[in-house]
Amino acid sequence: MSNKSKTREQILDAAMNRIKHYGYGKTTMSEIAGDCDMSAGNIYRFFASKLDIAEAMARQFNAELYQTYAEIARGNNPPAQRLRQVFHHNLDQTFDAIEREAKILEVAEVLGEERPLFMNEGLAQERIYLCTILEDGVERGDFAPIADCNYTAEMIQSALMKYRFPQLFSRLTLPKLRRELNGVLDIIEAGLSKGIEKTVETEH
Amino acid sequence: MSNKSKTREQILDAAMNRIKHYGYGKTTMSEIAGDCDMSAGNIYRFFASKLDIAEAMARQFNAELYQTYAEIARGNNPPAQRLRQVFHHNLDQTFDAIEREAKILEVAEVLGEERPLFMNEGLAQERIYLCTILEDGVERGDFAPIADCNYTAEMIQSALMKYRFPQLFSRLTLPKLRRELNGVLDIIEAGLSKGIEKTVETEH
DNA sequence: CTACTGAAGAATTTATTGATCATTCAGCCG
DNA sequence: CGGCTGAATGATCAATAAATTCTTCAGTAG
Repeated sequence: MSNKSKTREQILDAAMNRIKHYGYGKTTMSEIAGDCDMSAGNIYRFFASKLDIAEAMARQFNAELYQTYAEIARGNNPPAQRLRQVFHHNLDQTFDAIEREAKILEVAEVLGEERPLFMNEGLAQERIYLCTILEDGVERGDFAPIADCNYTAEMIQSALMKYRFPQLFSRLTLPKLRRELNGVLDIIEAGLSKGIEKTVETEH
Repeated sequence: MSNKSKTREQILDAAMNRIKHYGYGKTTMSEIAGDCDMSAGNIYRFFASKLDIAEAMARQFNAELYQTYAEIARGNNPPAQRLRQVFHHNLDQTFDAIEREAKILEVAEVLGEERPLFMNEGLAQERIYLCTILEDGVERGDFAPIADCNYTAEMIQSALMKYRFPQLFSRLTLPKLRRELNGVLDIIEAGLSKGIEKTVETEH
């Protein structure tokens, strides 16, 4: 039934408008329902809970990101540059979104707390694009051979965690964040072109 | 006056015992004063505020870290390994401290919030040891020449931020954190030995 | 039967008030 | 006078009650 998903979108749209302006906590199910000329109870035929609305919101935001990632990944720029584009795009989009609608940060916080698995899901999705780029880089000879692309992508994500929700982990300005992100990427890029030797054992 | 610093230490000691057990918020100045057989007001002749007691606490914790850093930095291990040792030592010590006394995390949170400059100070101090190691690595030929050691150290710190207060940024277990830390360090190590080309300009 | 409402219950949030706390400082001892 | 106390003060916190809010579901309309 297409009507059902239409309503779902309407609810999501109304919720997003309110949440972006008033925040997740200050937006009630009744208000969202009122905007859609329906009862609060009816929303539950389309979303299992309020948290699921927040998740759907983030999912929509991510979908846009992924679309750009896909374009970047299959682009023709040198792989190292594509890697940079992915993370810069993430930083710019996230920073801008939070800058424009500060309340979005609350959604990120709530989801990080209550839906940690959803966050992992997003990282896993991002890794698919990173792997494409990494593999392409190895093929072209820009990067040294990589034993496990997904593992390497995970390590790159770990190293760049600070730039994922910038306003959550620091209070740096966007230019400073971009400068730092580039600096860390410089190291990663050099490491990838040199080839990573995996640690076998650690001692102190 | 040595008596003055003796009393200061006594206060700090009493405060640490209480804060480690009950947390920063649940420890009152009167209680600390009571432990030292003095009035709450008298504490202010030794510490300007309660926050300064927390800062002194962290300063003491850091002092121990720095001592080990110094030993590692001037050790004879290969520079890459010394780099690893510094960050593993930090991870282990911090994780253990928070594991043993969960309330220490609260102190880190409060200081991060209320005394961001103190945190920067600690990072700057750490960079001194990192620079020693980096310079030594360049001299030995293990690392490619580095234009600005302090900048490179800063980027390394940025990439490893996630492992600084492990329990604050993730819920991973120590083994998983160590594995990740090693993975990121593998990339950094490869990057340093290859040589980092600084980004001049960024485009999307 | 399907799509929805609105009342009801459980959980959470807010408001309010009283208590506790950090911090200051006038004044007291030795 | 230097070293300290303890009362005063404004800020923060805890407790509780009241109100809202999320969520469920029996029941209604079409």
